[in-house]
Amino acid sequence: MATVSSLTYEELGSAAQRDRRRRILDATVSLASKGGFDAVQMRAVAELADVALGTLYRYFPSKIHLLVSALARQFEETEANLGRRAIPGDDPADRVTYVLTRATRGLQREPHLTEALTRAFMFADSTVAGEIHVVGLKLTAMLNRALQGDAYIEGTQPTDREIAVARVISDVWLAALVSWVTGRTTTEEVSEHLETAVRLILR
Amino acid sequence: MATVSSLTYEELGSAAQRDRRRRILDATVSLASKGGFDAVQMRAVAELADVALGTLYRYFPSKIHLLVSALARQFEETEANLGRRAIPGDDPADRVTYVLTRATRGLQREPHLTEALTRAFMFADSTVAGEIHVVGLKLTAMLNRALQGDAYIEGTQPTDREIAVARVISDVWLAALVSWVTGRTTTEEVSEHLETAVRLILR
DNA sequence: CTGAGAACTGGAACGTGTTTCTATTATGCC
DNA sequence: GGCATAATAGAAACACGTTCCAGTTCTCAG
Repeated sequence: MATVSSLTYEELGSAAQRDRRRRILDATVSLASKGGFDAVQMRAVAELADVALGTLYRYFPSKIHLLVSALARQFEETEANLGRRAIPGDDPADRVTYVLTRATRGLQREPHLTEALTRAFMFADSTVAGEIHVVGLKLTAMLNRALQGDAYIEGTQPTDREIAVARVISDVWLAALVSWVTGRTTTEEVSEHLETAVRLILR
Repeated sequence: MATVSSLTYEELGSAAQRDRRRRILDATVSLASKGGFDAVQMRAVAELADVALGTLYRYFPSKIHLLVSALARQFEETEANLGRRAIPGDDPADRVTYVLTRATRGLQREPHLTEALTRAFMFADSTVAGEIHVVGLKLTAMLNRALQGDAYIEGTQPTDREIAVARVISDVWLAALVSWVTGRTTTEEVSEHLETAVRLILR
């Protein structure tokens, strides 16, 4: 049976295996930060992570799985950082704009890394559904938290409207990211576009 | 000097060349319709179009350029079909929904083709900016026409708000397409999501 | 018609993602 | 400790996008 999903941190038995997984993702992020999508070459990742090519493929069944898994890990870190303090802003629009701006600036600080992760995300096919789903959850969780503001409590069910709003905003955000990553818009245009969209949707 | 953009129909001198270009795009669409992105193999396209591989690369400098150019041609056809009669619907929301639904259904009838074209579009980098721009223009033109309805006259300048609305909607549409193409949502969910988004944005 | 330059053909060759295979090493059970 | 099994290393091989090149055919100015 061909493997179709990446090995997650949790399902790896030994400490040595968890460490291999970590080294692989570290190597991926490191190479991606320097040279973007094209620089993440499977042989290079394997060498930098000090594992054999076959092992790399045992952990991540394709380059796309590898990059999307790296994206998921980055998101976890972002969420952990953002998760501690309250999101500033008096109404949902301000808070959402704040979160988007902050996240976007973070990404723009590492353009090559962002390019690599975004392209992988957009190129992913159905075999990567599991990994993609993880990313989607984190993203909508963040946006819901921004929408609800102080009223937010871990596990609160968002309303249908909030779900829809979060979905539309993340769509716009992704599209903006793609057009930035592919050199079709500048960082300023991305910020403007996001603000405009938020105003349009949240009045 | 390496070629960076596809040869357009207009800049091809002879009838033989225009015919080669047409054959290449026909072959591309034909292969994509059958097997999607992966089935569009450059050697296969060249053979089916009855040109040498080198010639194919003279016309389209990469597989992505080729597929995005095919997308542009498809859009022209759609626009030509849609362009004749008035768009039904009493308010902008209805008209936009109508256009989106119609376009989406068309795409869903050819899932493999749609998958190939969408993935190419999303994977394109800045060297494909020219071809992408063409597609973007057609898309926003269609949406603006839907927004303005009867008031639409060829060449009317849309308001800033209309531009922003068209942009957000096309973002959502693209994201919806991607998630459908990658098997993360069903056709029904795509329609629902689009309708929800339109309602949200156009009140 | 003729010659020069551009376009095209056919095919080899290269790079990188992916697969496969064998030998070696680590792990867990008795 | 000793064995069965799984995991890993190392390396070759394959697939397809892309590049390159030598020879041929087309185009068109003079």
